[in-house]
Amino acid sequence: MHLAAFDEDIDPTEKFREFLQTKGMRLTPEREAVVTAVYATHDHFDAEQWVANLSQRGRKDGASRSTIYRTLSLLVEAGLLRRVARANDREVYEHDYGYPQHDHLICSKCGDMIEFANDVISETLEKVANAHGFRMSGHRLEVEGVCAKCLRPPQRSHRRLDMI
Amino acid sequence: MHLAAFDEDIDPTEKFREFLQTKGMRLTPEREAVVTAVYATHDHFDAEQWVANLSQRGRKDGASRSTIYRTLSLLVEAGLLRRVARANDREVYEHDYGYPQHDHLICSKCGDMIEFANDVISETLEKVANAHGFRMSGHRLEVEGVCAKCLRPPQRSHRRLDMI
DNA sequence: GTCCATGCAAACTGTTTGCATTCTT
DNA sequence: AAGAATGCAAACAGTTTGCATGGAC
Repeated sequence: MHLAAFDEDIDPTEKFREFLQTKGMRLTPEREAVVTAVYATHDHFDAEQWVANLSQRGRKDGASRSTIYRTLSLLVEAGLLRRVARANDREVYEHDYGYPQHDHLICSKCGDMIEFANDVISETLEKVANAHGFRMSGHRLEVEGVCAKCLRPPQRSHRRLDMI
Repeated sequence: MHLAAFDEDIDPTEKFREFLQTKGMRLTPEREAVVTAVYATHDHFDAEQWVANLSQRGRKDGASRSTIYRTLSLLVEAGLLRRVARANDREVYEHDYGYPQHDHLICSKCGDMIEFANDVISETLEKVANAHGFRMSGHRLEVEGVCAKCLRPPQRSHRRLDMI
């Protein structure tokens, strides 16, 4: 258990390096730029957001569009990121390392994503999966509706749909 | 309550016609071809499936790609169809009229979608939404994993990923 | 020298849209 | 004649890929 606990504590970049090693790949400066950027804040994001940001930084500090996409997929494989939902036709990512499993209420007005964790749901899913002889590896639950902020109508909402 | 009960019983085409009327639109032969095709069996499907099928039928019996896409969106608006998931980058639809709310186990090997209904989940979601002052209008729950059939390995699976 | 990784531009895919034409009323 | 609907082809957006170049060991 000590090892497991420790394993949970090493930082994402290190975890990524380990993952890459097992596949005979290297943690290049570009890849590192992506992990660092993405893990700088615990926010939902999509690929293009980081393309806009990272692709104009100088070399060794940023990465090109293709590298970003390729790296995000690797990070998902590595268990560091999770594809949670889709907003505006874009895949939305979030941290999947050191954070408890949770789902999202997605406001169809402002696009805000509200996280919530609920054990009943995961337990129920386990049961349902078992009952069907299905080996569950994960799930994606998007609850659509309108958030509290947007329900108070007069004041216009400050967030726009395309801001995720 | 009588009206409601009756309303549940009229056939999808009629329901669609009513919906269109409220928007000043007509139930054209093309639109009818789409509803009929789509409601012929209670199966999951994607747009391209029907494009392949309907776009080569003679006029008045089929419809073009654009009309199909446009009609599917109308059917969703009308509450006749639901976008349930995404498989192979395609939006997957299913009937949303006369069928109880349910969710899906999606096999990542063969692509099979197993429906299941579970009250606990919907009740829990209600509670969670309320707790956040969120007005829920629906949800999308995709459970990923491997189905029972694909877990028995030796016999190769008969369904392919790209068959939905 | 070999293998991995990058960036660019082109390709791909599902879906949407502009537009000229046709149908309905 | 006005409005709505169609089909075609082009546009679109996000993502993926082929390929020539560059870097690490």
